[in-house]
Amino acid sequence: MDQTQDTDLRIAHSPTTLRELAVERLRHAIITGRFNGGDRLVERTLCDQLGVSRSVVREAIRYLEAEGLVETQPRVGPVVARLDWHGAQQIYAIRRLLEAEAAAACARVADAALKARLQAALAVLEAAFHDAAPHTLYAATTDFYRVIFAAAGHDIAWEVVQRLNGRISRLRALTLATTNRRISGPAHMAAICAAICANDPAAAAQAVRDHLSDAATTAHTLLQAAP
Amino acid sequence: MDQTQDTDLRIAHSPTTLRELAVERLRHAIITGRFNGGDRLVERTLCDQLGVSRSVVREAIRYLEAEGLVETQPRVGPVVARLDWHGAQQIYAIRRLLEAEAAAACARVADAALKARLQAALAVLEAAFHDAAPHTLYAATTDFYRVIFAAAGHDIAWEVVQRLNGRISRLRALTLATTNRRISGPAHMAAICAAICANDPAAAAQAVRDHLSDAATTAHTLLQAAP
DNA sequence: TGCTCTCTGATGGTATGCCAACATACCATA
DNA sequence: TATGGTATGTTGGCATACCATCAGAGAGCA
Repeated sequence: MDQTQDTDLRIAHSPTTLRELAVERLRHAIITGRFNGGDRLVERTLCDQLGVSRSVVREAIRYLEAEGLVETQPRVGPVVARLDWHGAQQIYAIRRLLEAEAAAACARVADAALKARLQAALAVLEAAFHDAAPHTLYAATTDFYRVIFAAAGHDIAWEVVQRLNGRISRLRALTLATTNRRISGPAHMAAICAAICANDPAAAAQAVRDHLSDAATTAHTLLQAAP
Repeated sequence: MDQTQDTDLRIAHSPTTLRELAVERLRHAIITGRFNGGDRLVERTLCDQLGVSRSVVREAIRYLEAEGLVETQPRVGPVVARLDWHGAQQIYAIRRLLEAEAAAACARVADAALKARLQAALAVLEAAFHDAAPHTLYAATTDFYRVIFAAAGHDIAWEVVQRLNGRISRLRALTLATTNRRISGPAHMAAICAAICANDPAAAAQAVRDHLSDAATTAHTLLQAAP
């Protein structure tokens, strides 16, 4: 075979399997609210929608099931997991613990380079707060925290938080869109950033706790309004 | 229709699927160390060993993959995840946070019935400490904490802790077997129980932190000795 | 002898087929 | 008309078939 005809010498191997793509798509569809809690995930329908076979769909569903995004009910099949306030509250509490700890650890080790990255992330975040697209804000918030967790070296905690966030994604989208969150949100983030840049672990942890308490409160009111 | 009869008449279906059984078996095999970190999980071999088809095995592997017990390497296939000290340390840190919080919450709400259950669990635990079988001790420790998390209403945190415990299961088995842990372990547990029974959240949280710091230290020395 | 090339077995990825359980609609009969 | 039986469709659980890829063995040649 003459490889020189290729666009590049590098073999365009895409080691991404259909399964991984299916997991991504389904997860995205769930956390963006395209599927609602309680919706059945009929395998053959998903096969048509995704254009893959049932094996792929089923394995993807197993993965999401272990992630907590999907529940498989006996004799019914896979269903999008629904979240009540009790669960959401717990998730906010866990995030409070993990994110406060990460912020504190980050503040302890923050050097100039990290502070620059954090401030850059904050700038993106503040721009996103003024932007209208909710998805941008969501991504920017995630990126901001990603920097913090990465700097703290808490990758497993980040993994846990990410997974939990998937479960309350709709709530997050709602809270991020709320007006007073759009006002207090940047202030909280700036406080977190400032505390880390001042290498003040206690203040950083407290700022994170404030942020999440606020988010949880907003989520609660929203969930009460529209269960 | 007479609804009052429903609970009695309802047929107790046990819709245990082969997949669930396979997940159980594989998880057990991994956390008990029958498969070691880095071992390949050849699908067809597992089919023979479990007596099921590849569909079942693969879906079970997907589930365990999302749990973090198995990693799928490109062009290699599923491999038992291995854990380094960095990861183990993080897991102990997360457990410290979540378990301390749960113990504190438990201490806040503990009533007589709960205290009785907790003391019963502690008694089993202390018996297990003198017993030789490591598996008994493992289960008793789990049960003790289960009571705490259940009482605190932290079921999602429990889920997180359980999952993380799966990853460090071999370490846990090692630490539980260590001599000085067999001595200090019951003392820690008794302290936790006492603090909860005294409805002293701060003391309960501190006792848990002591317990886990001790466990982490033991794990560290063991991991250094035999990586 | 050593190197390269090819072939083949092993193995994961994907698709498809079969079956049982359940729900629904339709029909027959008292 | 009400009721019970039956046919049919839907759907998930499970098994199997096929294919691409990769590693290693073995043949052939310098």
